[in-house]
Amino acid sequence: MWENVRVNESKRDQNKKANRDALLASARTVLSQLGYGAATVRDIVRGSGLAPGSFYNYFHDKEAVFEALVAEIMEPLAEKLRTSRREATTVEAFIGAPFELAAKVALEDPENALLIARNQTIFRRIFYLADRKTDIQKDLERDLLDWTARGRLKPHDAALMAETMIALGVDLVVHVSLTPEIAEQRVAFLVGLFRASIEVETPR
Amino acid sequence: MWENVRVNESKRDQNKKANRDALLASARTVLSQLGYGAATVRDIVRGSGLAPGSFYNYFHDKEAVFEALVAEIMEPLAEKLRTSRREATTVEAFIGAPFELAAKVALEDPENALLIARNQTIFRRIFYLADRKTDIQKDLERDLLDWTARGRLKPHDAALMAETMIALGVDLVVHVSLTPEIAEQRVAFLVGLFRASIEVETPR
DNA sequence: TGTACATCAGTGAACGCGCGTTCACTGATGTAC
DNA sequence: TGTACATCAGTGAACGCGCGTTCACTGATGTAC
Repeated sequence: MWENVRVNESKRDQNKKANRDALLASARTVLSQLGYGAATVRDIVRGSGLAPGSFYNYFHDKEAVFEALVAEIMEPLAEKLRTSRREATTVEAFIGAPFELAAKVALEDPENALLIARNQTIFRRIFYLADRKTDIQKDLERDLLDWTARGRLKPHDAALMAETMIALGVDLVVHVSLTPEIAEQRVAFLVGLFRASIEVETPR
Repeated sequence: MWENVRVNESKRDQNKKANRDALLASARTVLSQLGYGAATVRDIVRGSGLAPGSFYNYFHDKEAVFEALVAEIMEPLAEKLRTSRREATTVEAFIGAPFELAAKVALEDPENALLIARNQTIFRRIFYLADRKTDIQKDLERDLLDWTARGRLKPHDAALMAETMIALGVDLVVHVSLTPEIAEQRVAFLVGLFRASIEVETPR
C-alpha cells in the first residue's frame, strides 16, 4: 500500500501556495503604503488579483495576514540575530554584528523594511514592548550578561541595554529603508555609542 | 465710535471654544485607542457629543484634528526643551534635563503620552524623521556643537547624536506611558549611556 | 429696558459609497477503475 | 491509457452596515432702535 503516494506537490497545492503568496505580497505592499490601521481586506484582495471570496480560503481576517507577514520576517531574523554574536571575538564585533545584520536586511529586503517603517507602533511592540520578553530580547540580554561575566563588558543593566539596542536597531532599519546610503555611517555611530558605554578598555 | 466693543467673549464664542475642545478631547481619546489609521471621523464625533454635521464647522477632516492635537503637544514641548538645557552647568544636567522633562511630561499628561505611544509611526516622523529638520532637532544639535566647542563634550557627530537622543526620548515617553513607575530608572540609564559617550572627564 | 429682526452655529436625516463577508455556482484537478 | 465521477478551490453577485459629507431647517444669541 501507499505505493502511489504523491511525491511532488499536486497542481492544486501549487496553486494554493501561489495564491497565498499573492495575498501575502499584496498585503506587504498595501500595509507598507497605508499602514495596518487604514488598510482594508479589499485593498489586499485587489492587489492580489484574486476574487474577494478567495481571501477567506487563506486568512481569517486582516490581522491573520499581518501575523503571517510578521512571522516571515521574525523567524529568520531572530535566528540570524541569535547567531550573529556567536563568532564575535572583539567587543566591537559583538556589538556591531547585530546592527550590521539589521542594516543588511533592510538593504536586501526593502519591502519588509518599509513595512516595519510604516508600522512602527506594532513592530516596536513586537520587538521590545511586548508583555513578555521576546526571544530576541532574551538572547541579547543573556549574551550581554555572559560577556560581562567574562570581563569583556563593564557591569550594566542588561535588560535596559538590550532594549535600547533593539530600539535603535529598529530605528536603524527605518532610517535605512528611507535613506539606504547612510547605513554604514549609522552602524558605525551606534557601535561607537555602545562601546563607549560598556567596553572594557584592554591595555595593550 | 467703538464704545460698545465686546470686551469679554460672547456666549457664541464660549460655546465654539467648548465644542472645539470637546472634539479635540474626543479625538485624543479615539486616536489613542484606535490609532490614526483606524480611527474615523464618526468615532471622533460620537465621543464629542455633538451632531455629525458640527464636526465640519471646526475641522476639514481627520488629518486637520490630528494636526491640531500635534500642535497642542509640540509647541509647548519644543519651547520647554529649548530652554531645558539653558540652565545646565554640568554635562549630566545638560544631557539629563531633556530626558527628565520628557518623562515628566509623560507622567503629567498621560493622555498625550498614550497618543504618542499609539501613533509612533507618525510622531517619530514629526520628531526626527521629517524631510526638514525640526526645531527640536536643530536646537539640540546646536547645543551639542556649542558644548563641544567649549570643551565640555568630546567631538562627535552632532546630527546623529541629536537624532539618537530624540529617538530614545520618544521611546522613553512610550515606556513611561505604559509603565509609569520605571521613569526614573530609564532616565538614569539614558543619561549614563550618553555621558559615557561624549562627556569629557574633568580631573578634580 | 424691551421688542423686533438678523445672524449663525448646531442638528440630524439623507445621500452615495466602499467595506467585510457569505454562498450558490463553476470548472479545473484528482481519483477509481 | 481513457473515461466517468468526486472533490474542492476560485468566483463574484449580493447582503447589510457604517462611513464621510451635505444641507435645509431650527433656535439660541447678537444687534438695532
